[in-house]
Amino acid sequence: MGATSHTDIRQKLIERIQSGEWPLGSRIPGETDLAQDYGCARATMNRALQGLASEGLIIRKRKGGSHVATHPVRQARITIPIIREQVETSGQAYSHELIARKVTVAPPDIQASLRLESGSEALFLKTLHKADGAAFAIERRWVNLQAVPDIMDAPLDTVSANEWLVKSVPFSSGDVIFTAHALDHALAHIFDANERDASFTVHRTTWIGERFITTMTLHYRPGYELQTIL
Amino acid sequence: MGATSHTDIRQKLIERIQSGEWPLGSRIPGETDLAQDYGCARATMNRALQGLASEGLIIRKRKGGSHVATHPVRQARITIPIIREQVETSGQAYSHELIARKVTVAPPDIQASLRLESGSEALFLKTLHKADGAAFAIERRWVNLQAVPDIMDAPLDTVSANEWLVKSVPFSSGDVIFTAHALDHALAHIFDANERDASFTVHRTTWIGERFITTMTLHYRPGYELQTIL
DNA sequence: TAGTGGTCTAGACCACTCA
DNA sequence: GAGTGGTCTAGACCACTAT
Repeated sequence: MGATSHTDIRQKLIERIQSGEWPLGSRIPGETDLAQDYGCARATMNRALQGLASEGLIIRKRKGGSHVATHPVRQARITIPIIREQVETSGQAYSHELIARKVTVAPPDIQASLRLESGSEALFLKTLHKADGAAFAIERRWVNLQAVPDIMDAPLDTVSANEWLVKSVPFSSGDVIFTAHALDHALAHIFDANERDASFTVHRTTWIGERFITTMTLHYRPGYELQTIL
Repeated sequence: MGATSHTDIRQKLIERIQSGEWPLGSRIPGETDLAQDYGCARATMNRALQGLASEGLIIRKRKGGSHVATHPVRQARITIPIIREQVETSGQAYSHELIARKVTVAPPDIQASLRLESGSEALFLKTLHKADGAAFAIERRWVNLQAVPDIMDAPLDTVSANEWLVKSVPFSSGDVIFTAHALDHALAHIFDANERDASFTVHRTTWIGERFITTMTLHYRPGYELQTIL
């Protein structure tokens, strides 16, 4: 039967779906049968099928069997970029500038995001990221000092808060929201752009278990694109 | 040794990383050792480690061993939404309106995207997607007629082009670009919005192998958010 | 060249869920 | 209750790559 690697088998299965042999929503044979057809062990077929399932091409249920998904909902994987790398991979020189740094009572929406007790203080940071000296993105960040007290001693003028947090609190969970944001007066000035341009904007909040670490808003300069492949 | 499922083991490994026992960039023991430590088969440990690798938490190399990633680059999975569902899951009524439909020579950038021979014609469609009767998103799409000739017979006033294509050409590949776009006069009018607002914008091109199917631009109404979880 | 991850196999048992 | 996927095991061989 030729190649019997799970990758090859997966590809062959995809072709059977794309060709229309297995229409949307139809049931496909069970693991055992398919394994026999392709001359491989059931474990190998299982791996191939699980791959398809994780991509959303098929839906698997015990007893119910495997079906071709009715919604070919492909998922895009977006690599949440580190700004420094983003700039440097495009061949430009990265630098950043700490514009504001203060410890103060956070506004109510921030308190809610970080699950702060009302009235408690947090660290506010405003950082300008630059590419070849020109404004690339501006970051407003609130850090929960109860979760990360050490950050008060960090040399944030040298290392960006982003990088410091990444090294000190690795592998947190988080959520991300992408929006488009009209430039206000201040942003237009920073980016040296027309006030009628728009900024691609990212909100992110990160936590570990019950510890809410930080929440931030990142405005990219007009023209910024986030690309991904399905 | 308690639980020995690959999920549990994976979780325990994550904890060892998060606790700092295995710092960023450090080498972690080999599969064989770890399997012995946790009292499971190497295959099970392999599966746990591959899971971590696919999430970007560790980096694995033959002979080189496994290392904790220096950049905890977590990837976000975005489910590319089907507009109808998007509207309906938010409890609103979906409808759409075909505003323009013509077969004509595509502009050069579209010809390039679809790999059309210069001067060849393509189908242009402009669709307005509505939620509870109000403009939700506007879609401008070019379809490669050589790749999908059947679309000329499709009842596009009943079924949206998006849905027709999905059912007729399932599981294509594609690329996606997200940007922010300032509203122009026409868009502001359609969305009944201030001309200084911004639209979250998606460009998508899809193909199967060498067949380039369609390319489109989707402008969402101001205030739209794309959310994901890390 | 040797060490490490990548993968396949054959067999077994479990867990969910549909009828 | 029975069928299907989910998973574990133990052993084997292969393929890449750092040394």
